[in-house]
Amino acid sequence: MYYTVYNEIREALAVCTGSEEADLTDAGEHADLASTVAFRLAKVRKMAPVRIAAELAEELRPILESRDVFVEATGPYINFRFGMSYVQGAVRAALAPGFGALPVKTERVCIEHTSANPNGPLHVGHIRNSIIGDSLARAFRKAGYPLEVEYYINDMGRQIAIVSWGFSHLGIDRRENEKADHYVARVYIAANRALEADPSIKEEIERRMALIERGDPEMVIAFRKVVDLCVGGIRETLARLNVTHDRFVRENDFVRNHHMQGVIGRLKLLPEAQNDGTLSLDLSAFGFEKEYVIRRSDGTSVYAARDLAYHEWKAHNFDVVIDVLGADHKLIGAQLQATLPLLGVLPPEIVHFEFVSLPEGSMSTRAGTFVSADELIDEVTARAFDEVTVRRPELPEDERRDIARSVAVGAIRYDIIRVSPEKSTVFDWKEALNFERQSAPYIQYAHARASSILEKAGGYEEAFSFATDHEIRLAKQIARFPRVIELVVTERRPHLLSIYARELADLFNTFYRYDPVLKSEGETRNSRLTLVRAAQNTLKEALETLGIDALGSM
RNA sequence: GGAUCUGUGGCUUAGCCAGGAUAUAGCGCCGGGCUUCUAACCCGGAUGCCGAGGGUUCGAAUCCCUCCAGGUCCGCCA
Repeated sequence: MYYTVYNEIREALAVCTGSEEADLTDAGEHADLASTVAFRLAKVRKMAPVRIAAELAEELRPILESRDVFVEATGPYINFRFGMSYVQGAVRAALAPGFGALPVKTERVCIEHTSANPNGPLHVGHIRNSIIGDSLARAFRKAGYPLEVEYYINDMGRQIAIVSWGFSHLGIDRRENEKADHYVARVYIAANRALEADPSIKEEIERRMALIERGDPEMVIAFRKVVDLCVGGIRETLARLNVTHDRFVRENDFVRNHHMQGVIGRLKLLPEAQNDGTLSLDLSAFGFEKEYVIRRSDGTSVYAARDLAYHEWKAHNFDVVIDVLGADHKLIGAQLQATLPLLGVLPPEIVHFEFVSLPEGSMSTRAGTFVSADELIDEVTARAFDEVTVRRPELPEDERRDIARSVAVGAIRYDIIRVSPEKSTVFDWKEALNFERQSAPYIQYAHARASSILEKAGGYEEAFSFATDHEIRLAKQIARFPRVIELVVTERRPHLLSIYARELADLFNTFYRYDPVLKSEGETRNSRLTLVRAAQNTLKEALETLGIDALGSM
């Protein structure tokens, strides 16, 4: 809908100016679209922009009015306002189930996200990764791409050697009702303290790393036990957040099936290779000061080697490979992107996000200084339950619990996704527990209001007579939804969708306040109900693409 | 020291990559609105040298340069 009109205007401008540059821009309050082409033509035509705009508007008017687009020059700007057929078409399209879905694509896409080390529970920093990744994945699915979402389990690194050592030497028992990943973190923290107190343990850790790399059966079982325990807990947390993965890939597999050894063999042959005890790559030609280490002098591989193998495998299976990574991985990510093409392999695109810290400093699993995702979900859910109980005391407890759960997960996801990924943030309990405007509950509430109206309305006939400003502005915002999905996917910026959904809720709430639906009559009532249905459906689709439940009542 | 991201009213934040019309919204503050479709709501008001300085341009929050402040990274960890 939007594109059809956009292209009609672009073509009309091209005809009138003789240039493909339409200089189309958002017009804000002035109109639906504007062109600043008069500024550019001022030089060529040696005329004042205001006069050029006026003349062009005259030329464009007859062409575009037949397409139901109104043209007006305001100073040097040429403004375009979309007519009623656009508004009606938008509402009609938005009634369809799955509104916003784009045509099916054939490019296979792989998104890797979260991939936190299995040495403890997810904390509020990790879930920024999960929520950006999961929202992006949902948008890709909606945009019609065949997609696989992967979690890469670092199951053979030093930190796993440390935890597994802790499990076999420290005799720490699991507490009653202790979640597996929290138990693993407790052992990991204790093992690190032991390691600090007695540096001789370091040799034992290194022995374990050598053994796991050789595939020593006992060590494989020991590592696997710890990793599976922890990943089980992490998966529970992800499920609570509506985050899903299609596949969990184990780093160790690339060693055991010799894929990594093959990659190392080819890396050695590169002119960038430096094989002097350690195997590393000199990437100075690409602007990297530090060498990229692949294999230690004791012959064991470092993370980079396994990661290269994993990415070669992904490039083999997918056309587009996207990794969601924290800012701390910027350097290693850039080295990976520089190295893969040397092997003739498609490098991944990396979506980076900046750090989440606590007011008292950065989070560390090893130091035990973190707010776990589980703790956050529990607190926010408890707070949401209190809120629902105050607002809806008549509802049975089960129902209030369900609503609280959806509100809490929505609030957490929205609070994280609404901030641009390139901004570092400081976790704030007060903000996390706020359910007012610019929050998921605000958007969920708009959806619940729409649902409530439709439930009370009974039968009605679809109608498309819109007259008030509030109706038209709401319909025009609805019309933008498919375009927003496309922007999210092409720019890999899911936070654009969070802004869109909030603005949609704003416009619905204003419409709700000024234009009575159930109390209106005849054609107006039918049209408003149709608009409410379109808004409800669009809110639902937008919320679900953000991984937030669209509640019928709250 | 080098690399990189960020700096927008008291606080949080959109816009920046693809430069244009009075810079977006929320929290907080001041004032108003529930006998009316769910007030997790709506309406109005005050609050901005868009970090500083230069440059490019008819036009800069947006592009370029310098500087200042903060985050992150610079390991034979992951």
